[in-house]
Amino acid sequence: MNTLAEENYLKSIYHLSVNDGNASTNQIASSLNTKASSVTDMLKKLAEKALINYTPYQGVSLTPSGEKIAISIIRKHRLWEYFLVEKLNFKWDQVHDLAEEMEHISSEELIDRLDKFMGYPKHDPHGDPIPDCNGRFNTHELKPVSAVTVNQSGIISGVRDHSSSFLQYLDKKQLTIGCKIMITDIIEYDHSVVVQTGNKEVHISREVANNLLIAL
Amino acid sequence: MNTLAEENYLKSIYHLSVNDGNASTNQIASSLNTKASSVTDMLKKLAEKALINYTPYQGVSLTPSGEKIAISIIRKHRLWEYFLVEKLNFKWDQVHDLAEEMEHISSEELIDRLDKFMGYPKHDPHGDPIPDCNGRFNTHELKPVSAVTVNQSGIISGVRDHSSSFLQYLDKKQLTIGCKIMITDIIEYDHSVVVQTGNKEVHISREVANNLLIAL
DNA sequence: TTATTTTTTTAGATTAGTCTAAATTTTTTA
DNA sequence: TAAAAAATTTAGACTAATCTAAAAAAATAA
Repeated sequence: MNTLAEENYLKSIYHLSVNDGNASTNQIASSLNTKASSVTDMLKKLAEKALINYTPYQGVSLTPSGEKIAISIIRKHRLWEYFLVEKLNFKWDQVHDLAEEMEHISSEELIDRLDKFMGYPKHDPHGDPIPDCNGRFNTHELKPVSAVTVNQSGIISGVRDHSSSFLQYLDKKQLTIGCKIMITDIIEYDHSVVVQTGNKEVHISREVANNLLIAL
Repeated sequence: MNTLAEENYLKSIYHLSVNDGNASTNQIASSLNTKASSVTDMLKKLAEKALINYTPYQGVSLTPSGEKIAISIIRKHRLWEYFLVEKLNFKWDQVHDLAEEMEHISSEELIDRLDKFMGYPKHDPHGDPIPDCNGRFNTHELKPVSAVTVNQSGIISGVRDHSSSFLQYLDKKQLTIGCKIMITDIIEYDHSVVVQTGNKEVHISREVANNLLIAL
């Protein structure tokens, strides 16, 4: 199997290349809190193992086998997060770091049984889709609140920022996964957004609107 | 915190010194499948951190802080074993290696919540006592079947050998934790033992009798 | 109680992953 | 398109954990 460091690199490359299909050395370094030179060393090693496509100076992408490993780690991460929240009553802002550790427990049988035990959940506590045991995602089209027009409504279904402080802020404003909201106004001056949730109106900044995802 | 290797050494030293209060370099090496020279290196490091008492050539014992760490790892190991058997329906002979990995998940809060989730179990699937969150064991007096006299009866409550092959053998003979048994005969020639379990008589070797523990 | 065997430690090397500093390549900008 | 800036790689070093082989200490046996 792969080392912990290798798994973290693969996961980071996966997340970074979801958008443009490619991750740069510096992006990886900053996402893993390490130095570019360390990244270069590891990229050579992963390329050697045929887990990434690497041409010096050109950034990297995952090969099918690299992607398979990355997705399996993401599956573990999200299932453990679900477990921690649903079974052990952690709050959604407390589980990320714990799951970072738990995602490296290697057994696939364990994770498949955990999946079954919890009734095959489709989304983790932050709304991120949980891939099934074949690595397939149930992708739903989500939009940031900042990209929605006035008078549209939808269900809060995900976040882009997973930091505790953001999640705690959402808790305080009662903007949590599953809430139905309606965009009632967009302030042109600073792109902040006014949303209706239940009986209240909440005013959120552009940044928050950008990191809050809804299903229309 | 401590590295994975350090934790494994502390756990090994704990188990080895339960009997004679002391563990030798070679004992540790063989229990961790490593070489004596590697052990010496690590012992110096652990002594440096004041987790063990180490005098060259004289073997080692845990300091109170070393013991605290060892017990916390054992607590995690046994609680995860319980989880795997009771919640994920693994068999008792399948969980040891998985728990070896899971015992290194660092969060104490996680393990305390897991403990609560499962209703504070007192024994793991092999009958070993689970220390509470303060590191206290519920020690029960157990005897190997080989040390019991004819006509005595008791409840199977533990095993000394945790190997899959031994546990599978016990399953086949229906000699599992919680079974009431009675020793009906001891064969002088080879010290094998005949036990009554339910409606059946089972004949077990001296070695099996040695590794099977009962509460009288 | 000396010689032999066993156990343990030391010395020196290796691997994985990381680092800093310097060199190189690519990108940007003027 | 040449110079400057940014990104990336290389070179060389470090740490943790391990190894083999040799040396030293302790235990055992003659």
